[in-house]
Amino acid sequence: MRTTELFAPTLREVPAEAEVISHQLLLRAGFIRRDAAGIYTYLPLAIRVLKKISQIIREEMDRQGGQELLMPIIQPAELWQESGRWDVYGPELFRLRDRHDREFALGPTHEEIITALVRGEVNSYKQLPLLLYQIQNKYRDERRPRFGLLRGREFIMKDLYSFDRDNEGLQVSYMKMHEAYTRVFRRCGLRFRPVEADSGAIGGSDTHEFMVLADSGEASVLFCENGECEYAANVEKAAPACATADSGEDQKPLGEVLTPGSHTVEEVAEFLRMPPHKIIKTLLYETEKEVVAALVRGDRDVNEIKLSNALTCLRLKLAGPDTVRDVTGAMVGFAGPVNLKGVKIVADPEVAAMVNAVCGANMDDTHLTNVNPVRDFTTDIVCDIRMVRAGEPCPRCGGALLEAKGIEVGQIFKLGDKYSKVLGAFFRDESGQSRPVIMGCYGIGVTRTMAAAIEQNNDKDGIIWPAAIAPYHAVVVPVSTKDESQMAMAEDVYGRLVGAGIEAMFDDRPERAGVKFKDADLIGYPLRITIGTKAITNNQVEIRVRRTGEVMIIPVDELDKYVMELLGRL
RNA sequence: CGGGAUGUAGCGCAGUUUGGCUAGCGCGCUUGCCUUGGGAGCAAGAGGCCGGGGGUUCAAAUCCCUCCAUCCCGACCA
Repeated sequence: MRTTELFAPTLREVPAEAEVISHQLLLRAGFIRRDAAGIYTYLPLAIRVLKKISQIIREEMDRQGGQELLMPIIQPAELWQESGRWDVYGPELFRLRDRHDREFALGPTHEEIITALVRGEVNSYKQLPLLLYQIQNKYRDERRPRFGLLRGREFIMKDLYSFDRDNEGLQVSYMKMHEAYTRVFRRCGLRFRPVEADSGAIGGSDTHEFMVLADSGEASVLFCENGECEYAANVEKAAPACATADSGEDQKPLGEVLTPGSHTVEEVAEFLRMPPHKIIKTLLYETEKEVVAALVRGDRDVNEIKLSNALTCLRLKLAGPDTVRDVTGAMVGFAGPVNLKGVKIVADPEVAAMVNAVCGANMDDTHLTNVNPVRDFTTDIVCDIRMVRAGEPCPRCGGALLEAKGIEVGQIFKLGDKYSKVLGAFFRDESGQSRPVIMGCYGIGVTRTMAAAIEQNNDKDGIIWPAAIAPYHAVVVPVSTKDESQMAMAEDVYGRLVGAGIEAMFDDRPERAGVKFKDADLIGYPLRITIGTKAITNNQVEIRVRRTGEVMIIPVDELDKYVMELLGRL
């Protein structure tokens, strides 16, 4: 391909709309253009990258026995009504009507369609297991599309659905996908981590997210410092190491103390000259069903996802001052579990283990001292409801946990019989009994992966593509287009590369060298082959590695060998 | 969905407070000369329904009303 023919309009300045680096560089380097909020046109360079990512995904899905198919974007409302998600999905579902006023949705995901397909075609255990996947546009009417391709309303996603006879089969499929995902992201040249994640209200099954590590990531992950130990989890899911040991302290008699104006744990700790971990933090939450009190140690934060799982509630929000006053009789900052009536009390195990603690007295400007669980108050639920932080011990091996930011590029999820039951996908087992198909779903955001790769691989000059997903492997740059011998040699070099199966771009524009160098860096070709005066006199060309800036002078005859070798390491 | 901001040439912006515009600037674009190892220089050009609609006024990019779009913060996120 020649640059004079390439449709890749590059920009010198950063469009004002772009906040994150991947969005800025995709626009500046001529990969994408915006059509509406969260909706983009992919220009030729982007398509090449997306095809490469997709191809890697295909190969790895196929390796595990996956079969590709293609399902519609436009899906009938009836299926969504059957599964119940027509209502549950809410405004995030793009909806439309045809000329006969029949309702449809633009698919945000394809569980309904694939399950409907399978229920019609799969009747026997002999037809299982099945791994079916597609790479398709998906639609989610995000409340706030942002960050360019990282959170769009239209995006490309690979989704695979597994169908098994039972949970053992599902576990096999799940592990196949775990393996496939690891291979996909490794082949894409990305630094990533599979992490344990929260499965939400869907059911207590396993789920892992695949995170590309990048400081700009929206999600926080914790992982063990110990390289041998593979523990890694989303902060929402991360489990604490086993509860703290008994301090051996003797229980002292309950006391009451005035703490005027001390609303926060820090204020109380300072006022009473006590460490925050001796204080019980009592937070009142409202769910759709009730008001609950969540107890954690003063130096901890409540993990609302764990709390809502413990309560099996749909909505959870911190109670306002009026509710707090109604329930405790005191203003915010003085709530405590002792003599707290009419609310469910959920305590973290650390709280249950506290001795002679301090907590609010449910009276303005008053706290209780030497509070002891069981003796002084009862709890309805004791379970892990706190955030785990970096520096705490790993729950598996005791090593310290480290924190990193990540971009979720893939998720694997055990669905079980959730969709097969409601949509009626049953099969007959050996004994002739009818059983629901056991499903799993496994997604990879293809467009998001492209953006995440840039978030992780860039510098002040532009993108640095890993070779496996670069739009082209190398760009050939003659320094002076007017110099006929340089141009002739550049043509020759370009021809050799293409002949050797290397994807090369020939920058044949009559621009000054600086302009071509800048564009080469911006677009992020892994290798740049420069043809200058030295090339003519010595029959040597220069290879520059985009990532390191390393420059090599190579005899023309050995060029393709060197390029192949370099690409193998990039 | 709450809060905030912004819409002026392909991109980045000034002009709006205090109405007087025949709407500017930089980059990019076109043509010519010149230049060619990190976004050169000179010269001449092209390019605008100042987001849309409605009003006030002798006069509106500028004031008022109203839509729309985009971005940021928050909430939300199979």
